[in-house]
Amino acid sequence: MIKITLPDGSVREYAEGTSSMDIARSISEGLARNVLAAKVNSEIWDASRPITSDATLQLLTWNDDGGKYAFWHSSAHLMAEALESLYPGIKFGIGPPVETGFYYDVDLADRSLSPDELPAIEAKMLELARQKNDFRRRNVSKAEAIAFFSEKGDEYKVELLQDLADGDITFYQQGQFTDLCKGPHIPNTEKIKAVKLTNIAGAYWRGDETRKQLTRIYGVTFPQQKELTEYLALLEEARKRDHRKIGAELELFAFSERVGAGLPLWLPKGTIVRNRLQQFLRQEQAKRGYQEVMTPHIGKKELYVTSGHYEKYGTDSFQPIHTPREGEEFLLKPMNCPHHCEIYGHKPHSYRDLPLRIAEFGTVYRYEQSGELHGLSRVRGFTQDDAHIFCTPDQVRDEFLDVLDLTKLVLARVGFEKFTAQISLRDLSKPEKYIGNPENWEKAEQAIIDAVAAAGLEAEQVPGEAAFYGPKLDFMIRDAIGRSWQLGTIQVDYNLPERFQLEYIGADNQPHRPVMIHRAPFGSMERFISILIEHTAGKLPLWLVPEQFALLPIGEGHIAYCKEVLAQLEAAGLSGYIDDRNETIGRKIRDTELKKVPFMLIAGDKEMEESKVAVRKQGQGDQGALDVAAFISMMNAEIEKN
RNA sequence: GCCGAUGUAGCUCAGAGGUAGAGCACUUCCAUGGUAAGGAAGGGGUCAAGGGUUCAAAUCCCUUCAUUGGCUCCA
Repeated sequence: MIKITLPDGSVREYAEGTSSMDIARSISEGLARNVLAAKVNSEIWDASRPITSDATLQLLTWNDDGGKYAFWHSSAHLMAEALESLYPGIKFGIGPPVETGFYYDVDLADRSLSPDELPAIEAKMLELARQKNDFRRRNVSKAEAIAFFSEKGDEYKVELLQDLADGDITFYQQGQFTDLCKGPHIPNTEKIKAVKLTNIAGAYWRGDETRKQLTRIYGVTFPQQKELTEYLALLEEARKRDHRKIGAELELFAFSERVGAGLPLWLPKGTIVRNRLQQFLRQEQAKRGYQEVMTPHIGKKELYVTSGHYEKYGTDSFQPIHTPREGEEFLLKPMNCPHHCEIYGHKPHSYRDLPLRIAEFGTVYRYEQSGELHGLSRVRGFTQDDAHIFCTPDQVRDEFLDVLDLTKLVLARVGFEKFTAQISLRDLSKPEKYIGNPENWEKAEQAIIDAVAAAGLEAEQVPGEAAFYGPKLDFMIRDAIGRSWQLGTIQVDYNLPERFQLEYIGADNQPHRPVMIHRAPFGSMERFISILIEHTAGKLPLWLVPEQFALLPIGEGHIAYCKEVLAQLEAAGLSGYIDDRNETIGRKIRDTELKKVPFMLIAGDKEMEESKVAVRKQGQGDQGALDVAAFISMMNAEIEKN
């Protein structure tokens, strides 16, 4: 007998070789029906795999990530089976689950796959799923595995096998399809009830662009049709919220082929939004002792050689600007830090000057690869809400905590209540990716970890995500439809102060090296606004929206009255406009609704006589008449509430 | 940068070798209106750019640019 410890702490005894599925069945049939996989001790196993010694057991269903992964991983195999049946001779790369769904990389030889063919593959998958085939695991020797795939002609699998140790190799088979796979898988194909193949893309074999490009087919599956329907509705909602579409409709920003790819043009309304965000942050920074500076958009090449950026990015970025003077070269600034280091260095500093907090809405230019550009979220010219704090090693913790506090305030103010943090550390196996000495890295990483702990913030540590000059704390926000985005960042840097030989004179009258904290709560104005648009579906918070109200005169005779009201509202600091077009009131309302202007103020004879406006709220209809002063205080209260 | 797709009026799109179309938007006129589209007339296009094939190219071919789904990348 073996002892199985369940998540509630209870211990049950079962015969040796009992499977998780058997255990589930002993608890209830309903549970057994929902079990997709099981966490045995700390590993995720097939639910059908026999357990041979005492273990802790957690049964995994669709509601567990591990359950979903097994489900999607199995779906990848099911898709492979369908592909093999429809396109005999096709070769397989890898087919893992991903965050939402799965993919399989396949080599179709000479043929190409068009999106029109996906429905036939989906249908085949469902047909195969209904055969109710078990996923069967078996151990094979390396020689046997290589022989199997050599004979089949799957050279990619053979290549994968070269790197695997004999004894660790398992095959999974369902129906007619056998794959090299360590699992785990769901018990049977019948659980897969709804299938959608979402996308076809190219992907290099093993992510290496010198290797052959395979066709990657993405899909997602569900245990119930209803869940697929909901998923498709979510995709549709995301499409409707696309900031590229809303940004054009609301006339916030535009692009021009002639100006160049990835170089956004901020239109008047977008500029208002951006300026309001900046004004808000400026005020908060002023309260916290930041000093604003301005630096040029270019700098001599040597500046970036000193900082290390030239060596790291020089050839892949905008190339140097030449001048009439022989040998003189300038670079568009890809970041503000080197300029700020020079500001620090322009005069000697005492420890009494520190911390020195230098802030700039600094526009930078980076030659992002053409395939990377995306609306406002990935561009080649953008403005960071950048600041650099130069401080003594003793001050790092308090400064870091203050920045954390500021970041939380900023996120809350614009309505991002849900966020998580990620501590981005270096990849110890790839030291060539980073500059600076290991002791400084150790100090910087520890400083972040300590400050995060002191703030009581939960943060996941992710190796390999650090910047080349230092570790980061990155903020990830969750938007209104559940998507995650990386926003602001805080970095502790011991390296640039060294490269720029920055110093301060300590209380001991000796020179010391300051520590530099880089931070940007918004990240970049462009990316931040793109996320804000998608989060709010274009209905920006009242304090940010460029047009807070529209005055809609019913007839020509009411325009003069509207002008009086407009003057009063503008005097009260509100912004809006009069729709004096020669149109019916119904038409004006419709157009204003579509422009997502939060308040419509309708004025006709009745309102004019009573010195009122009829208030209509976007999306919510008629709110009744108010006099102008009452409307102003209501608006101020709404703005204040935020 | 790589693989695939796309580019026709301000917007959404039709047209697939024989000289450019619709709806909305815009302009003008009529209608002076009460909570999501009043009516009529009109203007608007080197069919992304360049080259080629052809008697003839928006349409077929090539190159470039841009957009886009992925991959890789993100100081």
